Amino acid sequence: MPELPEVETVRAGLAAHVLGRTVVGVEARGERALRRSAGGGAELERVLVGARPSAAVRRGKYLWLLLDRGANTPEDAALLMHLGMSGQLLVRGAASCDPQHPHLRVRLRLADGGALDFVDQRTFGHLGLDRLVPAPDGLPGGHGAPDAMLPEGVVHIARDLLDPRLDRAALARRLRARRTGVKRALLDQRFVSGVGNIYADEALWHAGVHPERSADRLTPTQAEAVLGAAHDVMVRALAQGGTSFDGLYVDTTGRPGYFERSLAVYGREGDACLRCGAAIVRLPFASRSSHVCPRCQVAPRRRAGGRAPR
DNA sequence: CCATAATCCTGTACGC
DNA sequence: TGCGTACAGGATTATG
Repeated sequence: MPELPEVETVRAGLAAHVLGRTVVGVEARGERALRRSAGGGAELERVLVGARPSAAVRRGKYLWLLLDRGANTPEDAALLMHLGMSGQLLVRGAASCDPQHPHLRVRLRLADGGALDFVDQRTFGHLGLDRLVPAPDGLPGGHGAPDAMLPEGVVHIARDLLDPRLDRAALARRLRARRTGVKRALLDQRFVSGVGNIYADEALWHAGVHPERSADRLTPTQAEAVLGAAHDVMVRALAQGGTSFDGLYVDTTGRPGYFERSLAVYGREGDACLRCGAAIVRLPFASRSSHVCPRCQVAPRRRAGGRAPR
């Protein structure tokens, strides 16, 4: 499942292979992948044909292409993309443009006969035109951003842990002010973006913190350890091209990532903890799962007394 | 403010 | 072998 390291790998692939290449056609199979695209398929085609991507930008799990539409057309729109659970962006050469792929949703044909394909099995991903608006904090919007503009659909997404403009110490203080479980906070893209179920579980194991621990009961050291561990594990995953846990994630050339072999808890239910040898357990969490070492990550006792009376 | 559930999907894995 | 069911998950929305 694409989280920050996987999406960043894709962003780098787009930056390397798509920038400057003119779009000559848009082919959409159905409207579902375009459900968040302003104006639908017709408008997408109108704006994209003749345009050249000029930058590939990412914030959290969102990525977008800025569009160069010529000197007389302002850059007021971006092509915003989210991979969802199974989305892939594949750069095709002229010789490898297989139009029969069962999960091909959108193809952008490029001037030299190649294409950028959006392929998505489970259809939670989407792409489409989105208006660019000034970033509320006035700072460059994300990784690869040339200016302080953001797609409207990204304004509510927090900066991510690999963003040099993120103040991690301040974020740790805010984490300790939240009255929720620490894993819920990590997964809240309005609080910090880019972390999904895999890296949340990995980060909490590295930090030795149970996912249900109340964020406001973390010590300052623990709060910083959790965010530091999330940062570090995503950096290491990025160096391996990300995690291809279920085989659905590949980069723009179709290659999987190799971080799965470095996962400490995710998908390792029943296996020995790499630190203490105890069996990893899987716990229900928000209609999915958390993976923890029951010895390294001590479960919190239930908070006594409930909410304080007013 | 916070939590839960439902919603969108499809391939895979399982029990019977 | 086949058939039904559960599960995987991110973001959004509705509801409590």
